[in-house]
Amino acid sequence: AVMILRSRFLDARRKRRNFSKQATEILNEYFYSHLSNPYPSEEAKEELARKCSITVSQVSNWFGNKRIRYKKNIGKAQEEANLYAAKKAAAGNS
Amino acid sequence: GGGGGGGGPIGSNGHNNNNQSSNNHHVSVRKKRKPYSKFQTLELEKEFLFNAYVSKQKRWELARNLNLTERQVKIWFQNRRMKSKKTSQRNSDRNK
DNA sequence: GTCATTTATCATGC
DNA sequence: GCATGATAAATGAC
Repeated sequence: AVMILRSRFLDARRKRRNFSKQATEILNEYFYSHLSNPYPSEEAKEELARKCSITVSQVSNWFGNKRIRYKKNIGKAQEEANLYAAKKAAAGNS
Repeated sequence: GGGGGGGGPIGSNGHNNNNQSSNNHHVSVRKKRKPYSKFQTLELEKEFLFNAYVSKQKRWELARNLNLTERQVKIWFQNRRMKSKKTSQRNSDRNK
């Protein structure tokens, strides 16, 4: 009985919390560095999860949302977010 | 092992050469996901308590009683089993 | 059948 | 008021 009630309330685990700015930075760097194939392997997901201090499922959710929302924004301010690519280019140069 | 995606994967930066607009054969008339009603979900959940796997006969009855296709019922149970697995994994990880 | 995924919708954060 | 993370339908690979 308690379990049922609890499960219905735990379904409100949609109570989300934003990721840290650092975590978002790491995820975005990976995403824009692999725009031609933004599908991290299971291994890559685990490493990202570890670096960002989040779960693998959360990494999968983030990439799922990122991919479709990026696709919906092509031609808009999303191009501006390609500064991550420029940032990476600047990092590998001196 | 799992497979690829369902619709249009992101390949090279947003350039899709789909013959879709110029080809009217049977282009994928994919989806528009619509949430099920409370009643539909409740009945499906009720059946899931008895069986995580539904027989063909039961699937036909559910589809008929809930105004869903048999395919929708089949998919619902598949997704529900995945959800169940994910939930149990969470409870398993909760010991630290 | 499983399972990563796409897509729309939900619920919250700010 | 949208941005964002998580979930609910729907597809496809294997």
